[in-house]
Amino acid sequence: MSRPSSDLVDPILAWYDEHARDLPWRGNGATPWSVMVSEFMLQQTPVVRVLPVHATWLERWPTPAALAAESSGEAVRAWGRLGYPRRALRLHAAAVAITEQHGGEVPDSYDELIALPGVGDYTAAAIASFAHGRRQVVLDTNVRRVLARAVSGVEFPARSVNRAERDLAADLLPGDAPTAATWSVAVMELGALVCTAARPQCPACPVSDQCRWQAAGAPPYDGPPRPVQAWAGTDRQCRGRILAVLRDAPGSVDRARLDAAWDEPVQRERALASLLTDGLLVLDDDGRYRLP
DNA sequence: AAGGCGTGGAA
DNA sequence: TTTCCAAGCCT
Repeated sequence: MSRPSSDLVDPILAWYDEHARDLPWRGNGATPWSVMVSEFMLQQTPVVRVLPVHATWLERWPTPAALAAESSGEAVRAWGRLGYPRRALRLHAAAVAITEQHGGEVPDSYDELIALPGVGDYTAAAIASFAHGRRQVVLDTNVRRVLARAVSGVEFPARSVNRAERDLAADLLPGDAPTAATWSVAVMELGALVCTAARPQCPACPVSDQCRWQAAGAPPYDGPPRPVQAWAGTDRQCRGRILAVLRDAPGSVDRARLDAAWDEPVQRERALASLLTDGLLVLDDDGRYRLP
């Protein structure tokens, strides 16, 4: 049985060997916890913005137990402006679970990892593979885009992973675990640096000569429209403003301080309620607001 | 399963 | 200026 796409593996491994970025969550010095923290921070957030926060985070909390010993509000505060602050809450909750249920060690199996808060299919596979060297199919947006172009001949993959896509990725995954882990990070790196969403650098691509999208003349995406998120005037922006007030305040703040963060009262009230529901905000008995 | 959830840099 | 995007998760 031939595997026509297997010719992708060796050139991409060779490319990665020469072009991999030297990131603190890669290589010998990286602990499983460091990898796990990076994976949480990198969910929908660029590497350059993660780097400084990741460094200060690990200096302050070098182990899951160290983070678990603090309040979740300190995690939210240290999260800074990375965005999607519920990730900070979930990372803290995951650290508590690891401390209480896994002896303080980041689990190495996919099933144990995906049971942790904030850990979905991608993050579980990434931690198992990159932190523990387990053989896992790692399917992130970069891998999906590279395979969509090189193998399927389309500019972008579908919104969600389908069976054929997972089968393809599984088929390409090298048989031995260490090589599989390197392959996964290599394809991700290629997608991040060369096979980018906008303006891919095809002349620099190690597999451009066998890319089906290139061979087809790089046809533009013609699938269903990809949803674009509005920002100005949304509840997300309002929540961000409110939470920024709390992050920058040493302790609790009164209601007037929060009201000053957003003019429209109905939306402000809705955002405040949702922040309380999410556990990103706490209302004390004295009527003041603080981080959890 | 489609939509909500932050932020800031690049073009 | 506006638009698009960056290693997803959860409901």
